[in-house]
Amino acid sequence: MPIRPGDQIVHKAAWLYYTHGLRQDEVARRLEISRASVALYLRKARESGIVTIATSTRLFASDVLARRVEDVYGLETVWIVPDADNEGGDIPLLAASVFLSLARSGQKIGIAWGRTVYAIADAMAYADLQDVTVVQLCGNLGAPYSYRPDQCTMEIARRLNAKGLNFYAPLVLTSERLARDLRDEPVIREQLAGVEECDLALFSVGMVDEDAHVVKCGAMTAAEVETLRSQGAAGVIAGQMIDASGALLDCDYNRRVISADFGSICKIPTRLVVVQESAKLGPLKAALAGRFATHLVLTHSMAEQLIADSASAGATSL
Amino acid sequence: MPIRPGDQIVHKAAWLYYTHGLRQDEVARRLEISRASVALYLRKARESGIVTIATSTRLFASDVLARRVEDVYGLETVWIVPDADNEGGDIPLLAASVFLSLARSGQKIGIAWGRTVYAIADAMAYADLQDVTVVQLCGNLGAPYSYRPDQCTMEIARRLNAKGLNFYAPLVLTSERLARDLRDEPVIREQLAGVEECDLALFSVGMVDEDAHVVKCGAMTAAEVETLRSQGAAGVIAGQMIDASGALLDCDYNRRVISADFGSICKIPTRLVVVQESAKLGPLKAALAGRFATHLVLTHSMAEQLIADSASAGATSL
DNA sequence: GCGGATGTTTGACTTTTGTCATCGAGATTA
DNA sequence: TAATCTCGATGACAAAAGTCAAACATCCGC
Repeated sequence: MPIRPGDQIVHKAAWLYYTHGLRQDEVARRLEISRASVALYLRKARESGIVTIATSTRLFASDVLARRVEDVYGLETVWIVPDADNEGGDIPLLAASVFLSLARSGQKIGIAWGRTVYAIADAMAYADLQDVTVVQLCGNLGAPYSYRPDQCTMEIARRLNAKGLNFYAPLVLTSERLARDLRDEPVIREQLAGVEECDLALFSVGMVDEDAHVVKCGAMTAAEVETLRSQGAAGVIAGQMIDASGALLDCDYNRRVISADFGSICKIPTRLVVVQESAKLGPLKAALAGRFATHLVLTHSMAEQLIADSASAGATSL
Repeated sequence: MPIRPGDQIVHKAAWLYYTHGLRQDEVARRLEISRASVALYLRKARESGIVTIATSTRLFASDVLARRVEDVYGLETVWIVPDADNEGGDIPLLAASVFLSLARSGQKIGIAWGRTVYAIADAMAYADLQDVTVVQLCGNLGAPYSYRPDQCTMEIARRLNAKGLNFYAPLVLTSERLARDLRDEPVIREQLAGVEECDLALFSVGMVDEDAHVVKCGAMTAAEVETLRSQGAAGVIAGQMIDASGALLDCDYNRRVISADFGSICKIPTRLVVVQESAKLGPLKAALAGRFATHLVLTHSMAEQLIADSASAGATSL
């Protein structure tokens, strides 16, 4: 819903109602329209980001546990959602709020993809930002999902009133050689090079098992994933396999992937990682070891496990 | 209204209502309190900045005239209020919105004073910021007003959930010598030196006539002001007289003032100047000539005059 | 342990807001 | 030109939110 010229009246209604504090009928009288129209305009104003309503996320960051996770893993800010609330989809809601509070006009923002990222996009309020560019951090997969990478990017761009920059290359190719050639294509190379100019990135981590996206999309068989796992694959970041230390796994699969390289990603100053499922503890630890995150949103129980594990491991992750 | 520990429930109510989109009765049921309490908590949440509702100020910045003022006077952004609306106090409301959109957590913010600044403070919404310090840019005057410098500072600090740093020295002293000695006092010197660390400043410009604050407060007689004017005083910035070119006027009065020096003020990267009264055209032009502003809020008619004057003067102000 | 002062919470009532079927102006086609 | 379509605007009704006096709890000094 782009802001068209005729929307001046929407602006005015929003201004009078939200900033001046007039009632809808007063606004209606002032603008000489019916009150019903005022109500309609106000909804448009909220949905288009002319009016933004933000709830503080302090409550979730004020947990003592959050401070400890920040200290142990060297993160800037951690937000923790009580596990009970997570059933109600609080992780995506919180992540969306946090993301919006980190985003600024004029920025370039990188988005990866996955169920979590799409859920965040879906929960995100519309924001009043200018000159924002949203770029896709990795190649695309086929269409068995409603949350394809390009859709995540586009949906978030829409919510932020931003320009979405898609990436029309497959995530995984069948041969290493083809992947290399494609990465050398100017269009693709430029987009990949542009990743390090981002100010903010949003991504989650993936599991290495038969439920992984690459398997569901048919890019890999369950057996192949199992092999990768035995080779040390501990998680997936932007479509690429990492080992338990967070380093790019040296394997055939990774060489066939078209995605932002980890060096570029880690140059992005603010990197928000969001994890919903408790099962993703292993991948998350790998990601934290690789210092992929600067900001983190997760559940209480996962945070507890992170702390417990770091204590027993002697906090080697730092 | 500081956020006390018992306000967890306020946070939760705000979260469920504004972010989850539940109705008040649903929130009441979930938190096991009455709906009336929910309504009360929600108001508290809005008033304390736990929930922030911001209206886009694009409408006022989208004026073609605004672009021209920006170009001619080398300003970053200009916002223009139709003169008709200004009767309703739109200038302070808009200025407050703009100010909030420029303010960020962690910043140090400098505030001058005057009727306009106080009106802005009064119109300002409560914001959810952290680690903000609001400092007073100039010394204090006596108490005939409700808008003493320290009150402007404190009120804005309160709205921003920030720490207010007052400046307990008089604005004008009776002797140059005493002013010099006072400025050398460590407490005062430190505060003055701190001004250049500010990220954002808010001020207006003052007139040089018998209505000037210094006259009303008895720090100067109408005749003395008239003399200053004949010596070239064209406006007042943070309690100090400037000439038409925006330079500090070389006069006895200025040497008796305790206030942030212009070098420091102009080091602040974002300087929002707000002018309400059409009569202040002269002072405003002087301030713009001195490059005191980077952002400007004013009325349509004043903007027109600025453009008209710059055309006839050959835009020497740049 | 008891008045009293202060600050919260609530139920009942009023006002404000959201919604939706319907209307009607202007555009489009047969 | 009449018929049809589209889309924003409206009036009337239902739902939700705001308000306030009264009840209740809590703390303090005596």
